[in-house]
Amino acid sequence: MGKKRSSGSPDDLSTQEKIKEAARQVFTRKGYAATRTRDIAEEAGINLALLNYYFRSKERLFHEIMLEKMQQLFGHIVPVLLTPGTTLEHKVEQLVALYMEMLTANPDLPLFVLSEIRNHPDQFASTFKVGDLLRHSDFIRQLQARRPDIHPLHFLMNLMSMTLFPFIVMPVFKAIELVDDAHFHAMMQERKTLIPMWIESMLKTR
Amino acid sequence: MGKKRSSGSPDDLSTQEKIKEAARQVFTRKGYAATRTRDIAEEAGINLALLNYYFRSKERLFHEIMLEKMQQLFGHIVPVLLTPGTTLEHKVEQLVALYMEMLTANPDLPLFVLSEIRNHPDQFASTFKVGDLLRHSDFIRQLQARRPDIHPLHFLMNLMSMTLFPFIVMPVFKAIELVDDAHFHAMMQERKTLIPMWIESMLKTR
DNA sequence: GTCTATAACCTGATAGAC
DNA sequence: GTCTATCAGGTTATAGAC
Repeated sequence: MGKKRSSGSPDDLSTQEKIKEAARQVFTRKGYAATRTRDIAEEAGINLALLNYYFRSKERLFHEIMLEKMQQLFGHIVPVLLTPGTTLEHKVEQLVALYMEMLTANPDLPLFVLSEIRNHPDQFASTFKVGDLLRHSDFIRQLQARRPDIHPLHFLMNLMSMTLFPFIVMPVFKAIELVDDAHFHAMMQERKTLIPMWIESMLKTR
Repeated sequence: MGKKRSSGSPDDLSTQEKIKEAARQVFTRKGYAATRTRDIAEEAGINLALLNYYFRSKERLFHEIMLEKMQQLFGHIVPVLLTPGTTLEHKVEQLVALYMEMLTANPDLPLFVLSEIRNHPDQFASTFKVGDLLRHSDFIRQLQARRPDIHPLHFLMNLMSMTLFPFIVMPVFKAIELVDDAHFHAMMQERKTLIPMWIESMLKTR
């Protein structure tokens, strides 16, 4: 029985996993360019050289984390949109609830992923070629059936906007003292039921 | 008559202004941390030393650009929200039209400003303390009159979300080949009239 | 596997000639 | 004002001892 892989206890992770966890935190907090490998090593409680021993370079480590985070932010959306046999309303409710829960636990995930995708344009371009998959999804079909007069992407955009954007703009709202943390979380809880209601009302408006 | 300040002709800007313009482009495209002063100098067609001659450091130059960009992104919103004597609908239409026009010309403005505010938390925190100003604005009062049961910030959040977020997520949508440039611009044009309609329908939904 | 020490490189900023 | 050359400091990555 080696000293690694005792996957339950709090501080007893393998060194590799300690580094990854530190990288997750530092990268998402400061972004790739502003992160120094020393920060990650310090946060992980290990030496700098170990980082290069396990992962060959800063960029490779970042790449691993980035794929994880993209999966975390976008991975859950596709299965829901593709699921046949559920109503449009149900899909919307499920997506909003899913995102609100995940974003409350990871508030800076969207800003991190979206800005890093912009900063490394082609590096992550073809990672998920889900364009066609989405275009022929059950969700899009249902939207088109309800509103043939409006491009279905508008509604998907609205759903994502109203759900994700608050977490992106939150730093500003807090900076100008428009909300505090408690206030913000309360609002996000309210939005879990409000957003599906609003989407529904948009679909009805003629 | 010195050789500077002939403010009309295309390439005849003062050196200082050439550097600022280059900084605007490079900073907004790559962010503060990923930008090298050499990039800016090259983009401006001047020498690196000149950058430090006119602006004392990378950080000071960035600070100037950042204030400009924050003003550009948020400065227009407050006057509209405060204006008395116009209907709620009119304010919404005006805001959406204003943003759509400005963002079409500067698509990467929102992602830049929002991520840099996060990266420099306190540096730009107290720059615009418009929290109180907003809370007592005509706009908020009108929202409260229409829907005393829902916090007015929800509607402001929705307005900003549906307007700004598409420009933030656009790089992703293009990467997964869900839209191309032409398609995206067409959608944004449609949203100029759709968003006010949707906001109106949200206000009516009970 | 983990550490210390250091190499190799890059970046912001300045000195000094013109 | 503008340039070339260079410094000082910091950063990634590796060599080599344990």
